[in-house]
Amino acid sequence: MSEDRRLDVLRAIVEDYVATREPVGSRALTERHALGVSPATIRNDMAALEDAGLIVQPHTSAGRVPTDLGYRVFVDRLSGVKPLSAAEKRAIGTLLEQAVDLDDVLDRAVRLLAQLTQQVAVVQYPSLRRSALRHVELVPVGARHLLVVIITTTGRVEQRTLELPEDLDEVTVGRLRVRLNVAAAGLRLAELDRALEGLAEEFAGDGSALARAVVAVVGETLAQEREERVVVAGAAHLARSAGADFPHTIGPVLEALEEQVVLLRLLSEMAEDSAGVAVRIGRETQHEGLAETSIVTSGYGAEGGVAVLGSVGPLRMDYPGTMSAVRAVARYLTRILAG
Amino acid sequence: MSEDRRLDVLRAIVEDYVATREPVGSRALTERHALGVSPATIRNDMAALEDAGLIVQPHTSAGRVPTDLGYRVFVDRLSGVKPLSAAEKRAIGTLLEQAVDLDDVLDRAVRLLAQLTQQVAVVQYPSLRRSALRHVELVPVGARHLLVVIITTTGRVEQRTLELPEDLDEVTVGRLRVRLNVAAAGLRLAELDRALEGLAEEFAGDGSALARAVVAVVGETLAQEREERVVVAGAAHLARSAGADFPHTIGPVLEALEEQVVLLRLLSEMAEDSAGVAVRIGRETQHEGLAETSIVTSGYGAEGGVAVLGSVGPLRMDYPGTMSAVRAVARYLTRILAG
DNA sequence: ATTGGCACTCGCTGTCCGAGAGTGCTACCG
DNA sequence: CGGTAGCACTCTCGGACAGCGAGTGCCAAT
Repeated sequence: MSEDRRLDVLRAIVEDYVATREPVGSRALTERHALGVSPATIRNDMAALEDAGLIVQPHTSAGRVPTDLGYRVFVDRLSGVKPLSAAEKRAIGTLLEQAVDLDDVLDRAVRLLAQLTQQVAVVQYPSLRRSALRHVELVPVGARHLLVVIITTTGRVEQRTLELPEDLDEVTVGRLRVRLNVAAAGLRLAELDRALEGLAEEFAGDGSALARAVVAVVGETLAQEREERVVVAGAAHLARSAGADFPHTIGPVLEALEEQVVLLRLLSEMAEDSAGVAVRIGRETQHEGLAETSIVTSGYGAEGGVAVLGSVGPLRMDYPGTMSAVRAVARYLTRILAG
Repeated sequence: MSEDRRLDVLRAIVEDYVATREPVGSRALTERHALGVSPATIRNDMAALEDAGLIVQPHTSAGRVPTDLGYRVFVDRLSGVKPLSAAEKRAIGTLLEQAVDLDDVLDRAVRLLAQLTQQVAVVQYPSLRRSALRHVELVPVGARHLLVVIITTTGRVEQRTLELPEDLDEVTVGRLRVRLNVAAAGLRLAELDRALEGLAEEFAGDGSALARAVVAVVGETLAQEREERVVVAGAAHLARSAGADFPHTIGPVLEALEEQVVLLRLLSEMAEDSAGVAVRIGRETQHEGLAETSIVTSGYGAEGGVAVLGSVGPLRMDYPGTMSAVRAVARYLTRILAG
């Protein structure tokens, strides 16, 4: 029994099932794919594939359906890449270039990806941890409030309001602003802590308290996990495949997508899986609500890995198409952010 | 035939239908509500209500179900207010007070409202148009880029990057910063255009071009409709009532909720409907995708109307409960933002 | 190793029927 | 004249049942 043909059969099953959404039988396979053998032979191969845990029958005497493992093998060994058309590529480029700021770029990117894949798209904000500091601005607001604005090289702007015990001294604020920027400009946030360590001591009296407070708030900001936000688009696409692809309801899926913590964990795990495009299939997501979905991600951003973006869809998704769309959007996004 | 009792019957029908999700018949009504008359009498009243277009039967010989109009009458004339418990109120207050900045407040508020109503919550960002300017900060970034940060009294921070034809002159930037803030601080954005009109002429040569560019970018920023963002939470709650409350799929609803433009139009229309809590029922939303939903909104923010927040749910929703939750969150949010 | 044949399993669809809920109508009562 | 009781009628829903068709596994033959 030819090992090669058996994999061909698996590929054919996955492709047909993705296309038709119906369990595929031996006869249908021989008709739609030029395998050069009879249905009976296919049946033997199918039995072997089933023993290997790559396909199952939903019930006796129905066709076969790929298992999570089946999709895994398909993705790892069988799927080619489906290149985007030149027109699509051009559309991606021009759409993203029109963005006016970081929020806008990511918003456009996530909608675009949702549109391309006809699935739910997610885009993580470039991580504070890995990006470098460009500028810290201190803006007095009233006598006792200081707005701290932190600007990163990725164009991200974070803000925190400080409430102070004493009235502000404009001169000290000015000195602190200069001093901070000299000490910290261009540093990645991980290196920042050390650079700012002794800074507070340079200021006398009132200034010292102020400096300490500001340094603390910068530190807190970069330490806060919640700042790693994710934007989501295309949830409506889930509804289309609701009855068919999701046994019960899409509720758990929507819940998981709204729970930033879950998404962030998953995305950062996947960032480590692979340098290029990573795929998690079904239970590989390690999350109950996403057990019936697959997710395709890619890192993007300067120096190849500042953040992650991806597309979430049913187990039965067009993997090659999704993978190429994700990769394309990630590349364009990287280019835009670098420019 | 007593008009009063007829309305009592309508109220009973709405309440039972909301509770049970099943068409309600004359017998069930007499059993669950002390109406003091027999089922036969109820039937006569029901016939009258049906003639008036307030209720319908899904099919001959099923119970009655309220129409959009029926809900409308219920909301306008029959529903009391269901006050929140003291514990709930306290929870709202403390949750919102822990927020660190505007984004965080709104994020917490929208999740909270979704939680309280078990529906989809939407919160509009305070509108730039109606809020006042607190500060404009100019931050040179490299030799030819200027980051313009616009801070409003609502705590919102907008950013724009300007690309300049010539190298920056630090001194001019400093003067412009001071001049801008003197001219514009405390003004609502609508009044801003006039105040900044002649400002560019005060600067000579290079400075004039720079000033013009900055003024232009401030103007553009406030003119851009897209800045009126909406955050949404609780989409998963839709899935729960999917099969039951929405005839086909929840797809169109999700689409409408993702389409900022649609939501914004609706929210701003509703802001004008009423000073307090406004309700749109079914087709009153004037949007096909939301034809099977109702939305309850309230304005919030300083000076009673800076922005709008609300809750979207099935036609068959708990109107009194939703209305009080929306009102409560709006009030607390107003208080937090003022402080 | 492959194939054709064959008996078998099982889900799906359509039909039929009885039960139950609810109505509208009409005649009757205070 | 409003309220009530009784009654015949309608229509949905659920279960039972049968026939169909797709698909399988196995076996003997090539």
